[in-house]
Amino acid sequence: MAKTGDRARTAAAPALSSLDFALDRASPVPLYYQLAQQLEAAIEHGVLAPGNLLGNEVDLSVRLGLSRPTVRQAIQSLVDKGLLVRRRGVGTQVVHSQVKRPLELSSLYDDLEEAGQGPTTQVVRHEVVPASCDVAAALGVAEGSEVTVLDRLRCTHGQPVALLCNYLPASLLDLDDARLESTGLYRMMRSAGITLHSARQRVSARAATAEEGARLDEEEGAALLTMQRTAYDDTGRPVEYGTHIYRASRYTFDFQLLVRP
Amino acid sequence: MAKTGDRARTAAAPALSSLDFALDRASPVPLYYQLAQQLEAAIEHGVLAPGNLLGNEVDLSVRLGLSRPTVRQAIQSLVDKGLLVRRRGVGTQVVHSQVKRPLELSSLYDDLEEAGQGPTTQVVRHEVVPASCDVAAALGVAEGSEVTVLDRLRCTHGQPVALLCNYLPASLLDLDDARLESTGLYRMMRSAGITLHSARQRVSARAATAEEGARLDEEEGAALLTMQRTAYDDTGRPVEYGTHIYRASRYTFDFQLLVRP
DNA sequence: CAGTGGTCTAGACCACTGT
DNA sequence: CAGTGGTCTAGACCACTGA
Repeated sequence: MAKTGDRARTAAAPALSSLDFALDRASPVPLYYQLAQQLEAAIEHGVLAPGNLLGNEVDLSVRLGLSRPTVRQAIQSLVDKGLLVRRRGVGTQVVHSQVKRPLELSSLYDDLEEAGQGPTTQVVRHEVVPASCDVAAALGVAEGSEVTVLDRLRCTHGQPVALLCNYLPASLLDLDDARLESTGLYRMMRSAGITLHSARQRVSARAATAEEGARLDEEEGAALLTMQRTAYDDTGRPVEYGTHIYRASRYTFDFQLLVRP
Repeated sequence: MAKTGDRARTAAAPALSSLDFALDRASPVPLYYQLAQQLEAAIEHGVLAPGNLLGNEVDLSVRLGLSRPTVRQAIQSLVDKGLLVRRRGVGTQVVHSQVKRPLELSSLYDDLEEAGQGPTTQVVRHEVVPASCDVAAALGVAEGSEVTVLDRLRCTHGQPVALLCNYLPASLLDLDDARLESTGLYRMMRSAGITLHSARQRVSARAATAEEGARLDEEEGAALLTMQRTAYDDTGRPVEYGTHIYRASRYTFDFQLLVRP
């Protein structure tokens, strides 16, 4: 096989062979990462056949002048992202369209990464108070110890969308209202050297109280989407606890799940 | 350093040195996986210090008679699960409690893996119909082509919890009501050779209609949690589209997010 | 400075798939 | 059967951390 003009190949595979990857060994960026980025870009731009094979790893490593483990590491990272699928005895394929974009762009992720980014956010309340029982439990601090409480109103297109109430250990961070409104809470934490590791979320729904209705421009009794979240440090220490209330008429959680093999 | 009785070490590290891992080279289970499982078990049972170091990779590989990449692969898989954290120049630590269990046990994951498992599920409707416009779009089939529609009522403790409405390409699968009620949809798909790869979800809320209220034993206008999901094959082909409605008073989505490094 | 994880190499054998 | 990915080895050098 693999004579000059094999039809089954030419239909889908020329993409990869004609692609040239620019690997810079002097760069501090790891080789496997450079390769992964360029493969991802090729997939994103549709240069790489969606659904068809991606040439075997050995050839690829020879062609690129890399070792096979390095190539595998690059491919594996894209498999983990859900962009590629490997089949033993068959090959590596690009996953069919549709499953590409929203992998990292779910609104949940947005909330984590760039809370307060796109839309406007207004700080309604910002003070240090003694921790109530449930807040203390969520943050893993003593009841009555100082915590920062933060109430924010988020709007898009001039319309209220959500009421965000957050608690943080007071010792953790200095918060500046102006930066909070422009930069967002998670960005501020990140630039303060706090690396987020995981978060626990609970999503439910309930009817709006009269006050919530007034603040969110909904009728009393309207359906609201609620979310409670506790976010953890990479040491497992809780760094934030929040209760968010969204107008169901103007907000949905969109996200993508990857099923572990 | 590392003299006989170093205090800083003895406080946390004896766990690992006294652990003996049983690696079976004859087993078809990969060595890295055997090691990962046993490390995970040690963490789960609290044998391994939460928050403290886990000895360096080189020593570990020598002690186990494995190569370092193999040991790294085991450790990496636990890092990906969020159980361990690596710090360059420092070491590998067990993440502090709290962030362990619910990683794979979120109710979202449950829904995916074992829909219809714990609680009882009753098939209310099960027929083949021509695809409506939105269903056809979600499943990537032609409008009017045959799809299986499935309405189920899920209960726990004798109380209704959710109305599940699902659509599948009719050609995909033979569904048996009895097995559906006992085994669950996703298990049936799996045993039919369909390997799930990813799913897209949209969660929101709205007020119950009179009919929904009657079926779910809620008042008309009560807040309901809604979820739409499209699940994809590992080729990216949509294999299921569903609309689920939950009683917010009896159901919440609980899940854990991991922040990619 | 010594110790750690992060990256990389150049091989090897095996298990599985499809023809 | 040939071709693929899956696993594994035994080294190497580097970048970073903390004392």
